[in-house]
Amino acid sequence: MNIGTAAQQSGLPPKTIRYYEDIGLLRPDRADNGYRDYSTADVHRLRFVQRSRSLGFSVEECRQLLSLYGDKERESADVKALAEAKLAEIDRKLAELAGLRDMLRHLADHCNGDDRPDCPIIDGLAGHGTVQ
Amino acid sequence: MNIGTAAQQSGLPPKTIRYYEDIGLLRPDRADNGYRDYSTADVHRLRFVQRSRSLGFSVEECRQLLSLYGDKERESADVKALAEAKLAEIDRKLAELAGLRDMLRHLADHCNGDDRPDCPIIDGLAGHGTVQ
DNA sequence: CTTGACCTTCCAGTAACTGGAAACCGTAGG
DNA sequence: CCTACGGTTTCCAGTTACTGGAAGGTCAAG
Repeated sequence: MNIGTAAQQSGLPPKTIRYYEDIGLLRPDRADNGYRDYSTADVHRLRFVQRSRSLGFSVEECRQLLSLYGDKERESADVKALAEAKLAEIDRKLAELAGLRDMLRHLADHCNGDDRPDCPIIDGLAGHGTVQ
Repeated sequence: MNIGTAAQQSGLPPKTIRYYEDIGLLRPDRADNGYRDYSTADVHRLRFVQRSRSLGFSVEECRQLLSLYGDKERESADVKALAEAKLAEIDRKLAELAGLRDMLRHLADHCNGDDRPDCPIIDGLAGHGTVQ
């Protein structure tokens, strides 16, 4: 399929898809006329990258994770370790996102002009302590 | 407190905190010696931005969301509408993140060299159809 | 009173796009 | 067959969001 179709199906603009090819994230076929020709597997990869990027993973992380996704050396120990590490990071992100949702929900529902910026409930939701 | 302390407590590097001031996301006090002086409320904002950024929200989205967080006009209808819209987006992100986790879990656990790149289970987890 | 860790500004570089120009491809209408 | 137009190509420049490094000021400890 052409880049426009791949763009629609992956949720990424054509420009971005070409950019991902430039940096070697993806190697689509070329048709005789020079047009890029994407397989459904390519679209799955693109969609995967779109998701991961929108959730705060870097392109380099995506590149590593793509090696899990359709690579023969998928069973190697370090690739599995990478997956486990990313799973832990995803769980952290899930918790942070849930916290953000609770905080926003609270602000939208209950903080209509009454509470201070340092309202204790918001303080709790905002999270404390040292990070990283 | 100085920028180093604010950095530790927010999880952001000092460079990034200065950058956020450059683009007007934050207006810390200045001590007599010219050093930036951060309040705990400033740190809460920074931590909020750190979280939101790491979860895929843009700086502009953070700027808007910060207006919820400690602003007098918090009760205005459009600000509340913004919060609701962001809540919907967060729920979408939560679902995507959960999907990503399931997919990675599956790859790490069951796809050790046996399954095709277009393994039907992965296909299902990767998500299909048009986005945006 | 010097040393080292911190802070300041400024300027340059990087990552990840994004927009626009100029030209080629491909189909549908006249 | 010609033309229009929508999609595609490459290339180059601009933007967003940092990030690194230089040159110098501040401050508490020894």
